[in-house]
Amino acid sequence: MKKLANEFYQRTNVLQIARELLGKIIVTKWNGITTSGRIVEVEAYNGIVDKASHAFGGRRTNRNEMMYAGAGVAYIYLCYGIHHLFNVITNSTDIPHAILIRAVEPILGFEEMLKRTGKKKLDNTLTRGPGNVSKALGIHTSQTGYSLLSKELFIADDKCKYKKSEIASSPRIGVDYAGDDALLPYRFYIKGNPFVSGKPK
DNA sequence: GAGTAGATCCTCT
DNA sequence: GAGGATCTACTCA
Repeated sequence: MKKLANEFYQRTNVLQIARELLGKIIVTKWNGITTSGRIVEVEAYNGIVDKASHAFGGRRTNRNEMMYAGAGVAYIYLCYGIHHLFNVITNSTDIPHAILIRAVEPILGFEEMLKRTGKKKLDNTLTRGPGNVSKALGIHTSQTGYSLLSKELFIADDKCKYKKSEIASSPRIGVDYAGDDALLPYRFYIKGNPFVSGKPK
């Protein structure tokens, strides 16, 4: 298993990076406790021209400052006052491309994830949906700006590759306010995977 | 099984 | 002061 290098994140095509993140493994090691999961669903946010992005029109605030920090950084943000959403920043400094991790398939640390989410048994709701992913992996807004090349938080490649025919795309979820951009097929997921949010098909 | 409303709090205007 | 890159539970059929 190999940690993804910064070159992976520095590329300019956020859609391609988003597709390639499918099947990769996200790992956290807080306080020596390891939890990890395979990424099965992502959404791309295409910088300042994307109405659904926090950085639309070049908006820059304290909250989204990390989106401009450059490739290979985590942007974590609180939504609806409850849910922590985990994003990967790509491209380069001052270009706020982001990829939202919407769902992972648990690999390591089931017990810890159950404890964090307050669930009693392992089922496919554990890491389904961005809010649950962050909860299960112990991701918190205080970790925004964290480097994805660090020891505690990184994304790894175990050579597992999904075939093109196993990857599907669709419009993004929960961005109806974004007008025409809400219809862009920037969401990518593994067909038939039980951890993918939305209706199974 | 499907559809709907409520939770809940930080951030920007 | 309003609204948001969501989830869950509860209703009704």
